[in-house]
Order: sequence, then C-alpha cells, then structure tokens
Amino acid sequence: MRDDPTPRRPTLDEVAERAGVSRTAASRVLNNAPNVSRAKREAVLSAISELGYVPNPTARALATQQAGAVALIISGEDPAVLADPFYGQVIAGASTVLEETDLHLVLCLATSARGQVRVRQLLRARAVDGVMLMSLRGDDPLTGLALAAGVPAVFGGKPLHREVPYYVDVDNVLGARQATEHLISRGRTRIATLTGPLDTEVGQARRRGYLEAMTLAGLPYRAEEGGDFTERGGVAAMEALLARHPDLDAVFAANDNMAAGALRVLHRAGRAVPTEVAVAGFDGLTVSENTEPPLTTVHQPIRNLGREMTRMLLALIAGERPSPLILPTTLVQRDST
Amino acid sequence: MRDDPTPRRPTLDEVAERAGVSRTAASRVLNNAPNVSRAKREAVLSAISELGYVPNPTARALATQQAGAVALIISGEDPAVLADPFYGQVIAGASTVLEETDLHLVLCLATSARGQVRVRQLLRARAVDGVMLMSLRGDDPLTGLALAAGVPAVFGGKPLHREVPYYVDVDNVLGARQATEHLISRGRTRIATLTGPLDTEVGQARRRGYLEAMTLAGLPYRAEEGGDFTERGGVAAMEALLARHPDLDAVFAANDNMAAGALRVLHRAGRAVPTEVAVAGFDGLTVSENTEPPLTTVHQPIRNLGREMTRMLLALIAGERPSPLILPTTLVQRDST
DNA sequence: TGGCTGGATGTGAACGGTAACATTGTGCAA
DNA sequence: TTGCACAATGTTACCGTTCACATCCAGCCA
Repeated sequence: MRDDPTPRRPTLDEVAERAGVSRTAASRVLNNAPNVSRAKREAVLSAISELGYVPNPTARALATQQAGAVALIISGEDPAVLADPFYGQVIAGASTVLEETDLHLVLCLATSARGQVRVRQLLRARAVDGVMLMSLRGDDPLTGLALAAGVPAVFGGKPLHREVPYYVDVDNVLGARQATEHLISRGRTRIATLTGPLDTEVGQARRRGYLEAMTLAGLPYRAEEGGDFTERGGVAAMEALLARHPDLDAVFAANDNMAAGALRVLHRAGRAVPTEVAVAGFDGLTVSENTEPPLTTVHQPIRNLGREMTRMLLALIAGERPSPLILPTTLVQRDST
Repeated sequence: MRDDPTPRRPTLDEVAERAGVSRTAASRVLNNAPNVSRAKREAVLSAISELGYVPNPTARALATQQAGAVALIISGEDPAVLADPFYGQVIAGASTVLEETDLHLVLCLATSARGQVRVRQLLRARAVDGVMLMSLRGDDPLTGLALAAGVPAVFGGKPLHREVPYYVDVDNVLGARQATEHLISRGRTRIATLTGPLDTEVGQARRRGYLEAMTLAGLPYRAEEGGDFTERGGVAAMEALLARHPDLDAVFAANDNMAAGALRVLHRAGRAVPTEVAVAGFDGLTVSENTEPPLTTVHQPIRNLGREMTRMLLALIAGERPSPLILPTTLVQRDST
C-alpha cells in the first residue's frame, strides 16, 4: 500500500525534461503565463499529470518572497479564550474567504509568555503575508509589534487608545444603545449594566452605548459593575450589583455569557425575569438561546467579521488601502425582556 | 515611523561577513551546532543582534525539507461546525503543545467542496510536516487521502469502518455507559437515548455504551432517536422521542447540545426535570452549566485531546511509532438527574 | 533583401538557508 | 619525530522554484 520510504516527489526539472522543454517553459505553464506555444503547453500538462507533479510551495515561497499564508492572532490571558465560540465563528468566516485564494490560515494564540514570543518571531521573520489580530487589550504590546513589523495587519475591533489604520469592528456603541433603548421602551427606568473589561475598546464602547441611551432618555439612574465577559464573572458582578442596587428593574449585560450568569443570580435571588427584572445581552451566540428564559440580545455578525477582516487583509496585501469597516448589529428579541 | 518600503532584511551572508566568518559558521551558531570556537560564536551573535537578523523560515524550510508547520483539519458539512466550542478547546490544547516547538498550526476547514480540494493540495504538496484530522464521517474521503499522502497523520476520534494506525480518542463507550448507569442508579428504568449521527464512530460508540448499560442492568426498555449533535437536532429528536415513547423516565443525550434541546422540549411539554424525567448529556462544555436545570454530563477532556493528538503527531514526526490513546471521561453530576 | 518587431524559448542567476565534504591546525601517543 | 584523531573552519553543492535577460526565428514592411 505505502510506497517506498522516500518516493522523492518529481520536480519541475523532471517535468520539463519529460515534456522536452526547458524548466522555464514548464514554470510558465504552471503559472499560466503567456508566451508558451500550444504544443509545449500540452506536452507540459501531460507530463505533469503523468508524473503526478505537484509544485513545492516552499520553493515557490522562497522564489516569490511570499509566504502563502496569513495569520490569525488571538491575544488573551488564557488559552481558554478559545472556549468562547466567538472565535470559532471568526475563524469560520476567515476560512471561507481564504478558501477562494491560495493562502493558508495559521492560527496563533498569544495567550502565554511563550505564545507572545512566538508571535513576535512570526512577525519579525515575516513568516506570513499578513496578520489579523483580535481581542487586544489597551496596552497589548502586540498592537505596536504588528504595526512596527511592517507586515499588512488588520485589527478585529479597534484597539483602545491607539489609532490603527485598518480594522473591522462591530458597532458596539449603537448596539448597546439599541439594547438599552429596548429596555427603556419596555418601561424600565432603573437599568443597570454589567460592563466588559474597561481596558478593551469593546468594553468601553458598550458601556458608552448604555450611557448614551440613558442620557438621551433623560433617565438619571446609573448602576454598573465590571465583568470579564465570562459567565463566572457575570455571576459575581450581578451579585454585587444586586447587593448595591436592589431596586434595579433591568440589566444590560455587555455580552451573553455575563447575561447568562446574571440570569442565574436573579433566579436564585427570586427575581422573576422578565417581570421583575428584564435582561438583555450582547453577541447573539447560541448561549443566548439556551438560557432560561431565552435571552434578548444584540446580535453581531461574527462570521461576517471574520470574512470582512480577511477581505480587508487581502486588499491590503494586494496593495490597496481599504477603509476601516463598521458592521451593523441587530436586536434579537426573546423572552428575557 | 514606518521604514523604507523595502528595508530588505539582512541575510545570513551579511551576518557572516560582518562577523568575519563563513556563512556556515554563522549557520552553526544559529542552530547551536558544535565545532564553533567561543570567539567566533560571540562575533556571530553580536553581528546578529547589531543587524537585527532573523532567519528566513522559508529558506530554512526549503533547505531542511521541513515545512515547520502542522495542520489541523476539521471536516464537516458546514463551516458552522466551528461554532461548537469543542474545537476551540482542541485548538487551545494543540496550541499549548506546539508553543513549545517551532512548529506553526495551520487550520483547514474541509467543510466545502473547495475546502476539500485545498486540503488535498495541502497534503499532496506536503505543505505541512504532519496533520491532525477531526470529526470524519465514516465514508470521508479525507481519511484515505491522509493515509495515502504518506504524511504523518493523527486522527482525533477513531474513524468509523477504517483502521488507522494513530489516533487519540475519548472512551465514548465507557462514558456513555457511566452516564446510563448513573441514570439507572437513580432508579430510572425507562431510559431513552438521543444518539449522535450514526455514521460517525462517536455516535455509534455512545449508543453502544447506552445499550451495554441497559443490557447489563437487565433493562429491556429501548427507545432512541437520531440527532446531529446540534441543539436544533436535539429539539426535533426529543419531540419525536416523546411522541413515540411518552412513558420514558430518563434520557441520555449523546452530547450536551442535544441535551439542552431536549431540556427545552421537556420543559415545554410540562415534564419536570429531574423529578419526572432525568437527563444526562455528554461533553462537559459550558453549555451544560447554563441549562435549566444545570446538566449532569460526561465530561471529556477536550483540551487534553488536542494536547495528546499533538504530542502523538510530534512523536510520529520524530520517527517514533506511538500507540493509539484512549482518554478517560468523568461523570459530572448536576441537577438534571 | 535587409531591418525591425515581437512571440517563443532557454540560460543562468537569484531566493536564503543547510550540510556533506575537504582542509587546516593542534595535542598526544607511539 | 611521525602519525593520527579530532576540533575548527571554509568550500561548494543543493533544496525547487521564479524571473530578468539573451537568443532565436518568423513575418512584415520598405
């Protein structure tokens, strides 16, 4: 079944020899470049299929000075960030776009010291033709590294405190405002918020959206507690919130995970949802369908985020100068409000 | 800020020249090979840091005939499979192991026709030093392709109807048996199961575990419905199950997603969980914590799965012949049973 | 018929490393 | 002192492509 230990794959030279042409001619056929006679082209083509020739991507990469791959770099404290299905969606989106090209996707987790080092090497060695970076904290050194590396870089989500030329983001402010306004339209006035980490742009933006809505509606009530986008964090934050603001009648959680945690706390505390307390989340992941009751949430087009980041990166690699992109969100109304 | 358009990174030749040694000597220092005098080594080292030299991975790959990367290939009908946090965990596990090596992780979704073609190319072109394959259906052509490609390949989960030399799997049969026996120990006798797709080994194995437990306990009751590991599928299957076997007093769902769906159906149908119907799942993902009530489930060490697959692949690449590995599962008891 | 144009073709030099092999120099046993 | 093993070092081929450039040749116009 298995061939000899080292079948030594055919090279372009062998193809050329078999077809009775020069290596260059064969190369031309491969990259269907002009200036090859019909006869030679066919000779090469059949030599290729007879020999089962497959071009060596490494050699090609060396000659063309292009890696043939782009990286998706995910930063974070802990490899567990990937447990969030969010990234799966981003990856899926990126993949569908890359599928149409001849670029591969290399995945880098910069979640440990060692991981950071590897990313740095990746960038410095120009091992990829471009990078997409996600979930960077405000002070993440990766932002600077990526920009300094001079390799095409697209950011998923605007980094905090830093201007970057190319990014795709979701309209977090507007989405949060929508959610809060929805709660207001339900007659709630004492609306609290569980914020995300405030050293991220997402965390800040969603909080801002909440504040905008409250201000615009002329509601003076303010109550917030910081979370970390995990359900566990949501539980802790909701407990604190409830202790300090027992009069709240609605909660806008900055993501679904925290909202799920909040629901459980409210449930334990005997607060009926949505009658006594209404809850809205943000993300629109499947978590939000599984909660009790199903969660009203702001759906963000995550798959699209991945797709658009990739498209932007491809444009960048192609030498264009794409504009930053902000994707819209939509409110999904379920039973928690 | 940004340097010249093409700063042209320094090459090993330039390092060597600056250090006053031959390129070979410089190369030796780089790979800290023996037979380099202390003086030269230091000269090279300082030349490297003065020039900011970073070796070119592509050139190295061409010379060593090693790609410097391994691929994780995820098969499936739909890019949406990645929405399952399962894969995030596998990826995280794989990453932590790869971090310690100088191999990169390239991620391939073989979820579309185009994706399949790309994977085929990847394998044929030997663009990676090894591959890990996941979630292959029984008749997945990828299995054969990977084996035929002659590239080190590790399977995550034993493919159905096919002997493969290297795989890491979870003890699905035992886990399912544990779950079912747990239900039995709770005094249930009319236990039904929501199976996974029966054209996968996982689906088959978990069903087998259920049957084993029932048989061993001398319980004649049999009721099953097929699902597809999604929550939506779980809902449909549970509805059918309830219609055909209204007398059931417990359900073993082959994964948490389906269990979550089942819980919702039971809730709607007014069957109290766990008093009237007990429910157990499989996976131990966060979904299982968020259900109402929290789900008793068989926890499988997914992160470990990723880690062990990667370790096995590394061993394989190093020329060893590792044995297949079966990872244990643990029952996590919550409120649904 | 000679010069010119332009497509087809091949030559040879990159691309940036690694490694087999040859060469030199040194200390030590015979 | 000769011979030898062995560390240090350099020479050179090689990995498998792409591509700039030179060459050749046919066709066309003056």
